[in-house]
Amino acid sequence: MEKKIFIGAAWPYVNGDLHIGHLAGYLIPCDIFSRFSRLCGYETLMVSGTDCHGTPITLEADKKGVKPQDIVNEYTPKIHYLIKLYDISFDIFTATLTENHHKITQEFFLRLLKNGYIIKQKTLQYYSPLENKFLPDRYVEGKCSFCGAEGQRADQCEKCGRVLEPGQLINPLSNLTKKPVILKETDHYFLDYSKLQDKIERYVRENKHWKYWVYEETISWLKEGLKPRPITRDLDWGVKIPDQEIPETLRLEGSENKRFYVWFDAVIGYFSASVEWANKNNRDWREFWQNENCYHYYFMGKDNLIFHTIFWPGQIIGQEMNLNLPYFPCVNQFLFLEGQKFSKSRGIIIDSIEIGEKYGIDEVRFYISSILPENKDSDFKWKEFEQKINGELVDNLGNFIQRVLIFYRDKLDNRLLNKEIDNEIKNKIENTYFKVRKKLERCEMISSLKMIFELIKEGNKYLEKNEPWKKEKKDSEKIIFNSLLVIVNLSYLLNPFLPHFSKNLRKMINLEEINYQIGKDQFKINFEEIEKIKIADYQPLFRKIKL
RNA sequence: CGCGGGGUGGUGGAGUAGGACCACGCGGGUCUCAUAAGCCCGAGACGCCGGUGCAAAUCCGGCCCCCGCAACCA
Repeated sequence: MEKKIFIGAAWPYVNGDLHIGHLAGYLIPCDIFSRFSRLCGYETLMVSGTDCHGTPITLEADKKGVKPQDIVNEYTPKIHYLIKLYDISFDIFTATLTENHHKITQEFFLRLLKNGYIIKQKTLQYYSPLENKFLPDRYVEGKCSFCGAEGQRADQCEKCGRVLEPGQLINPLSNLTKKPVILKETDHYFLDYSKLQDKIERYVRENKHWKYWVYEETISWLKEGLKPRPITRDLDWGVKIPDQEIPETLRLEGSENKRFYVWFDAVIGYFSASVEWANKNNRDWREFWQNENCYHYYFMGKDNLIFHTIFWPGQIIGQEMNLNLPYFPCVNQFLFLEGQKFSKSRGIIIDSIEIGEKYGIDEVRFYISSILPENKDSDFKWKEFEQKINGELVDNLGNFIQRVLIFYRDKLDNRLLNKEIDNEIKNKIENTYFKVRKKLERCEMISSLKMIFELIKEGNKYLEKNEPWKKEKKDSEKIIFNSLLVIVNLSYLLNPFLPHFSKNLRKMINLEEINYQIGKDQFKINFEEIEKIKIADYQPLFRKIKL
């Protein structure tokens, strides 16, 4: 049976513009991986969408005095534009607002309920008598009962760092109305992870190929022991609880004012988006979700780690439907800007759309790819951005291509009679494919890119060593033939990283755009296309940038 | 002492006991097919303190710093 790849990229909240941290954290890595997978000939399904629920959205709405829906409407088009701009190869990019998603989330819940993984539990929550509703922790502030700091949020004191439980705030106020709030009992569903602990643990221990720190972090959570985790909260924005389908004795008190917790519904989006894709394309979601030859890759930032290595696998296992579990969670650390955390309020931010439009998509993709926070936090530096683009993209790659193509066109009249393969070059290209494939299978993007640039360097050395400009025509043809071999293969090797470059280069040398044909492995040395190379109008592929 | 991950030239990485390596950047030289590009040479580093070893970036102990779990946030 044919190997398939499923790719789930984290779902961005629609409560603000996306900055380059989002690009580095999951959008660019997942796109590199998806293009690589497609080049290898695997049928690939890549899904994501906007996460429209949760307190980040309602907070933003309350701050602006509008409805959550207005916030969603404001930011959704911008995110869609960004994805199109950077050519992120999603097969579907949907939203958690869809009817399909709400229905499937409810079905997930009902199956967990039926299978005995859901329990009801009462907890104490802050309640505003004035507004007649429960308030999430982030809406309540007061004095910390440990250190006495004023104006602290109900979940944690910033001053002393202590995590606060309900009731540990003195004189709690609603930060919407600034009126007092009280503690009141409230009824919620919990997903009882203690019942899933053994199965999750067995699953995790079978996956020692994860990044070391991802595996260790997950194991440390398991060692502490999993506890029931609330899946509903008192909020009027989100997926409703399907009361009609719940036996009366199991219903929640006041459930019409409760919604599923955003962590619970957001990850189900990976599945619901797949179903939506299947329906729209007349396909069967089981090909990707109930298929032992389908490997599931997920891309996210480290704050999402545990949701993808424990909570989401638990939700899947609890379905008891034999659904595919995550095979490789590609977790990235964080990207900083000149040593500081991104912060909208302090103006430490680079808007993904602005930088792409100003300096070029592949330019940004290239720099970000070379500094991805794969195993530890990394830093975006403007100076380095300029240096890397000018030094590597332009001087190394762009110039190599230009010196070969111009020579081929002007000195050899777009024709080669001597097509003798130089084994040294052939081996270097084959070796690069081999090593890059190994690396990309493990989502090691930085070192893959580095290896490809080593090949380009070899190309420049090859020209320097053989000096075609000093040779007789027959000899210089051989040198240029082998240099063109490098160039054609760069259009494949670099395709996952720099799709526009790959497309533009191929167009310029009279080759058709790469077609990701299912079942055909194109991630290997290609000799045939050199015959077809003709250069009419030469245009430099990269230009130096100046900040 | 809450738990987990991390700290190697200016920058980013490789290296789990025996010559500290690679890329970019920097300094110098050189070719001229090419986008003042290319190629060659050079300088420059193991967070701090202590321990074990013939020998420590690597093993052990203590400390400091950064990040996540857990703020506007991937």
